[in-house]
Amino acid sequence: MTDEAAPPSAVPAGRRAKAATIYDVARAAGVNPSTVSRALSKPGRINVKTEERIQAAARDLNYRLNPMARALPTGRTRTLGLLIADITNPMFFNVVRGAEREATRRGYTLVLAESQESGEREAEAAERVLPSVDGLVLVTSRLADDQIQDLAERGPLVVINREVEGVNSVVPELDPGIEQALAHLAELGHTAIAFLSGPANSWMNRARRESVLANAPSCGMAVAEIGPAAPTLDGGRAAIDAVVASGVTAVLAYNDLMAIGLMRAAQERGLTVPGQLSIIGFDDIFGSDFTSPQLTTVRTPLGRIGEDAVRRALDLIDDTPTAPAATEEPLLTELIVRGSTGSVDG
Amino acid sequence: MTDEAAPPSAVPAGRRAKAATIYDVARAAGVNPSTVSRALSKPGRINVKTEERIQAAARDLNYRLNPMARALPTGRTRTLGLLIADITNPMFFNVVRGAEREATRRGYTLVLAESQESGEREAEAAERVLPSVDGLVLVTSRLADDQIQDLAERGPLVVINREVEGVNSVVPELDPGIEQALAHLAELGHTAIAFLSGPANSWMNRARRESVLANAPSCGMAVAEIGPAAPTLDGGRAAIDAVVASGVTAVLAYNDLMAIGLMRAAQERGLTVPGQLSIIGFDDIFGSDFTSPQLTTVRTPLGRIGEDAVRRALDLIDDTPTAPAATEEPLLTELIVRGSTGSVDG
DNA sequence: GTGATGGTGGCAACCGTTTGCCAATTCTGG
DNA sequence: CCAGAATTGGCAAACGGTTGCCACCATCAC
Repeated sequence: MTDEAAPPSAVPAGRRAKAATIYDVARAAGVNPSTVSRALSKPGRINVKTEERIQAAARDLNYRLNPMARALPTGRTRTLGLLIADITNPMFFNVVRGAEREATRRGYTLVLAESQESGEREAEAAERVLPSVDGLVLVTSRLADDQIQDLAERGPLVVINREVEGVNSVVPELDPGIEQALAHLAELGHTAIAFLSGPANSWMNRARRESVLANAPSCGMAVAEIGPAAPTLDGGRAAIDAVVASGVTAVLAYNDLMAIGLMRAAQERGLTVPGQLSIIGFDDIFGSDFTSPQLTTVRTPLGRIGEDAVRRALDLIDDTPTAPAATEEPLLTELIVRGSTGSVDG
Repeated sequence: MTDEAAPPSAVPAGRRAKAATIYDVARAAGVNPSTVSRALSKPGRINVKTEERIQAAARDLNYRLNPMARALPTGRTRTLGLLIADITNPMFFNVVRGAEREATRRGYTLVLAESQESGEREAEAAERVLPSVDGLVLVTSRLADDQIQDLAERGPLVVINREVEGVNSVVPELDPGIEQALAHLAELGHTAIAFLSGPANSWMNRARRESVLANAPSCGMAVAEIGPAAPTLDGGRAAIDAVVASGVTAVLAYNDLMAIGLMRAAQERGLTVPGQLSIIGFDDIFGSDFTSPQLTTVRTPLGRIGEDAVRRALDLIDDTPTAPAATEEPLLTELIVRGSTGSVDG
């Protein structure tokens, strides 16, 4: 009873009783199918009494509109494609969650495609889902700018964490969190820090690096640059030599994964964190508080980013003339101080 | 340039140039639309020369089949619904990834719906996606058995991590990993351990607990049961009092999250892990190796579970007469020994 | 030369909605 | 009481494919 191997006997596919159509409802209510269609999708267009009769008939027959049949004449599927580079990257979880939430709120369904970090597969996946979705959200696209622009011409499209000329994008404001992080380190007495770069061709990596470089001087800090390296645990881990060689007392890593990898490597080498090396990550991913010490990090409002991206895409689709900017709260990053930062050891 | 706030000016939705249809292709190739349809989907049915001519025309016009239009007469969407209770639960990542992979491999697309841990929302979501997918995979359903059975009557359905009478399910074999875990603890000298229960109504929790209870005696160990508690960090954290009171030297938690919460609480209370308390988790989720010490855990082959579930669903849909059981390798759990287990302190 | 055979490709119906157009009916106001 | 407007609901044509059925033609064996 506990855990016998899943029995090999598959249960046969249930005969899907074919669903009621508007014709059935029409017959039951004694009206024309077109009237049923209107009763169900254009409230007020027809007489209240007939509408009620139709509603009742539909309920009786347990009628459900066939989305495919509707999509044919209208060209609208009430479906949104979400293209993500790598489901395994924990930063996506929150994005997906926010996206899912906003989509269901507006009656849309999410179609998921993973490109496994490959631009080619991503283009392929985009082609595959494009004809059956009303819009597309690209989460951390590996596509070139012009490919993205082409895609944007073919339908509503929103990119997350990247800016492409002429394409809608949702990007958080990096400066607030980075300023806080730098101020925090300055306060702790650090004067020489390093930015540990992620992938060289990543728009977000460049943005983060530039913000750090731009804001450091005003805190009286010198910034060395280390990397680029893979945005993974191992990428961070491998950077330890360079970090030690650079002689800095604190590191701002491109993302949490690298920060955690670096922390591990430092500890394995006998360095104390934060005693001898302070480390700050980026994103505040799931698990960044599992480490000892817990990771100090610049949180990105991932959930709200996903939500906003979907909202934008849906506004485009519904031709809502761009939600008044006033209602959209800015997407701010914010420093979360935990245990991996401290004052420099005497 | 670095990170100005996302500009409020939305780029207008590109006018989606309407795509070429088989009629366009037919005209270009000088044949009947039905011939185009056959050329494209029934290889060999028509003359090689004409087929080539049609292929060429299709390529020229950049023709793509309209999935919705195809779905109407055939009733098949080449789409699979994935219902998950909570995207945020890290155990889903791997499941989703495996599912996505197998789905694309077979030319299917995944439609995602989250039920936010609510049975009601789950039923709703199922209703919503059901008419537009060819099958359904339930990841950690909050539905009652009979609701699931009803759903199974309406179309191909597979449940993950749960067994329901008469419904296809994919569940890993728990015994191997649990036996290894118990043997491992026995070898380290533990004789009194506890099982920290997750949600009382969870099928998987019951299965794990029963396997532990069933296998412990043969290792000469006494098992106390603690809980039930929420399957979260806090749920694990809150159990520390009960664990201490029970006087056991090792704990097997329902899942990794609880194990990590418990570890944290133990350490905060000055207990050494594994010195005074050994802890084993379940699943080997992302981040379970971020902790200090890294978590020893019984790994569940989450990715393969997702893959298998999709395979099963697709076999059901394609009426493949249940893949010969021989080809399916069993889904075994396996103990991953890391740092959170050790011999009992003198 | 003829009838059977098999390979090709056209015809038209159908899948379940939506929607423009129009006819019939009811409601207005003068 | 009547013309004109507003409601209401039916008709039929899409939307873009699939597929059963049939006709045509070239072979082929006899």
